Amino acid sequence: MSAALSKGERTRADIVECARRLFYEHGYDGTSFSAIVEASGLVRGNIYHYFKSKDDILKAVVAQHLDEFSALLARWERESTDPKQRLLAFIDMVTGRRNDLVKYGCPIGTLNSELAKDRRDLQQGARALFDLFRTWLAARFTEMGQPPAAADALALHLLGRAQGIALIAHVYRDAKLLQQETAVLQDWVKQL
Amino acid sequence: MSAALSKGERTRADIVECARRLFYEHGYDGTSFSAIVEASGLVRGNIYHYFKSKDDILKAVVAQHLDEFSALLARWERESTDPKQRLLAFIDMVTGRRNDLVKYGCPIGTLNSELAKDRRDLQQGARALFDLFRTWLAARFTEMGQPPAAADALALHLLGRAQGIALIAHVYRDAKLLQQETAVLQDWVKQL
DNA sequence: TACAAAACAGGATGATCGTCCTATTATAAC
DNA sequence: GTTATAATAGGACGATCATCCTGTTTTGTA
Repeated sequence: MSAALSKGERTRADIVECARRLFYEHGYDGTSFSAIVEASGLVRGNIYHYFKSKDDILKAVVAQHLDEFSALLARWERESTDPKQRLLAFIDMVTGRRNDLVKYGCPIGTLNSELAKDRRDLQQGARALFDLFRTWLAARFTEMGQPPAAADALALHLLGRAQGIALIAHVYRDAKLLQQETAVLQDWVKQL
Repeated sequence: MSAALSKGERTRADIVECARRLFYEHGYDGTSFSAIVEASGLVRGNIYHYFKSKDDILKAVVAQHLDEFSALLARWERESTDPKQRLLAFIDMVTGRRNDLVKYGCPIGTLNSELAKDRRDLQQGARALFDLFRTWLAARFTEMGQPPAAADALALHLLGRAQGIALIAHVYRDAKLLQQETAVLQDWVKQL
């Protein structure tokens, strides 16, 4: 087991977790610093002891997302050696998270979409979340015998399909639509 | 020719056009009332003479979008009677607007995505833009002999694919990716 | 030319934003 | 127990936000 967290480290993690949830549910701009203060139960000064700005909190949130999704990808690689099964595990994540996806959209897609308009500095960091999946998916297509360029194209295709599904389901707040479209995507993977 | 606009009607249209551009480029929340004031060259009081709130301006912007896209759909119906050709006209719109799509994302998708998180009241109105395309696309699939439910599913599928492509291209700011993926989508339509 | 309505003008207002500041208290090493 | 550092505390600050308010000017019509 890894070393226990000190009190400060725990507080820091609490702040990041609160912010992660708020940013996801209300967006980055839609979450005020005061909202983080209230949700965390801490006081303004204390939060600024751990982070020098709200932007800085977002960077920590993105880093946490990267950690968690990396762990997820590693798990999918452990659970199966068949590239197709691994791709299906990716789609299973979408269906498994359907309730949150319908309510708040894709955490990666909506974050990048928001930041891409006016916060390109922050979006550059958030794009790493896309790159993580893009690279991993491409590796699966490579396992299936695709040359590098085609593997990357297929990875982006699958990523785009998933994003489109999440967006439509979010806009219409409809889990049935999400199920319906992920089924189509599963068929696409199976017949590759 | 339609009746000329009165001075007031022209001013009102100017405000809507300024706001439309700003909302698209910077998002709704990212556009301050002051920004609309400066871009339009008018003064605060005058804008409030035409619209009772910023939300009200957005509603007018959505209405203008509805008008323009309706006209576009009508044009595609005039330009071809073949349902496949009409669907391809839809995809051609995506490639034709690639520069703006890469810079600012899809005007319909990014607007709905932003509003869906915390402004569901406004998003309900903006969703009409999705419905417009959804209905029109479904009518094309109906023309191709699909029963109503399947036609609607195919329409949403195509809409979702287009949204996914726009999102990926926007996040990566890459027009090449957009071209590459629209080509795949064109092939899908052609082999229907 | 008189007059009512529309259009234009721009400062005032209170709320909220992210950030900063100086204290006070808790912790840990010596 | 002394001391330095980390953690907690919370009000102050200036900027910006959307909206409101009371005027003045222009326009259209009789």
